[in-house]
Amino acid sequence: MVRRTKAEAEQTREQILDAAESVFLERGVARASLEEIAQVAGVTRGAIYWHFRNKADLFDAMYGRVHLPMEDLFDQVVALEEGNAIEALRTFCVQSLRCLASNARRQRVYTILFHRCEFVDGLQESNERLIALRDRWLAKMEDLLQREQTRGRLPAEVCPRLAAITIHTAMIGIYFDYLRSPHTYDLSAQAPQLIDLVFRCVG
Amino acid sequence: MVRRTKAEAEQTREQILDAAESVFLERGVARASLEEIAQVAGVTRGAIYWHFRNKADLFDAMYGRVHLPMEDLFDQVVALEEGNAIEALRTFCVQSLRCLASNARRQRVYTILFHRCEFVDGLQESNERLIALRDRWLAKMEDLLQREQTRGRLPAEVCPRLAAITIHTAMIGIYFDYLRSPHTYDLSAQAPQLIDLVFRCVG
DNA sequence: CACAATACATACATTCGCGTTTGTTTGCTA
DNA sequence: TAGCAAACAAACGCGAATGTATGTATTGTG
Repeated sequence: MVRRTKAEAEQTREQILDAAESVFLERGVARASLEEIAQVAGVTRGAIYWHFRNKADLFDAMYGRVHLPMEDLFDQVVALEEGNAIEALRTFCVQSLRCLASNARRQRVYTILFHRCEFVDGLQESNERLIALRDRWLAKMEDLLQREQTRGRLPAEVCPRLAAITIHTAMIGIYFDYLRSPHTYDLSAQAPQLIDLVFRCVG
Repeated sequence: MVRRTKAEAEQTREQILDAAESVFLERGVARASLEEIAQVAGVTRGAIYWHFRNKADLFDAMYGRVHLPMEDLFDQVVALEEGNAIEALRTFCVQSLRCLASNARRQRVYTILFHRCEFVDGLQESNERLIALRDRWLAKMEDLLQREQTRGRLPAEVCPRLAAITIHTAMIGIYFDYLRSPHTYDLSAQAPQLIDLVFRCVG
């Protein structure tokens, strides 16, 4: 029985993405076979090759599901004109960590990104997109910090660009370290204090 | 012509490790074939299987070559009784980054660790060793910070454990971010300023 | 100086996974 | 109400990589 309706097709697409998350997490992206992903999704490889070009395309789609909402949120923070933008940024960082701790899908996907994939061969383009993404984030944060510096909310001796790098790498490090052994953290509870310490670099 | 002398055998072992670094870096650990490593090393797979049990064993040996010296150095810093231990720690962090920027082997190996390997399957045990290693580092840093707190060199409101986590994750984040695109950094030059910002969390 | 262990090279069997092609059924559309 | 195309399933062909088994020339040793 094939030739489902359009809504059903979209549903199998989501099932495939769910299965990909699960299998990538367990086996790692490189050792994950499309056959196993298909089995977990309850379809055959034919379905995967219908919806996606190959494993890298599947990987990109999987990341896209969790990434897009977060970037919008960050853009809102940056766009804030009135109020203390640095405080808003701090709140955003705390929220980001809390979301990571509570949202199972984000946790899975970022664990895959940090600890279960090798950015070579087919994933090289994905990696370059991630680097470009990082550069955009950095630029936005630098702008924000520079604006706040003119308003006297960032000490004059602090370089906005280096501060942006510091905050960014600190977040990356927390993500990386937490996802390596989530059971040794209580990230939801510790997030505010961790971010407090990090933000001492700008205050 | 086989059955080399012991010194020659040790040399081929090193050649194999060198080749593994190169191929792991290029292909990623999972997609790196022992055949290619053997070719680069100028031997056959037989030689690899003689010196190492499998790919995971080879991986561990490769990491051991760069790791052991650095842990000794850190232990010396922690063991410092007189003087400002936090300053020594800061110097150690700067040195660590500078070493990363200047030492090609460290750069290759840590790039592999952060961006070219999936800790599943055969590498799961290696991963657990890395986690245990991290816990030891954290404990040592926490001890150091607590000692300095009793001497009034760490603000009373700062939790030593959280500060240790913050410094550790900050270093991880810098490593990770730098190794993802080394050409966008001048890490040797920026290291002192970056570490200065990080260490504002403890001063 | 014999001889067993070393330090590999070579050959083999097997498995696995990918990309593609072909087949089949049914939803849509004119 | 044909008939085309969507949405898969099933089958094919192929290369590549792993572990092991066997061969072989030295080399250190008693």
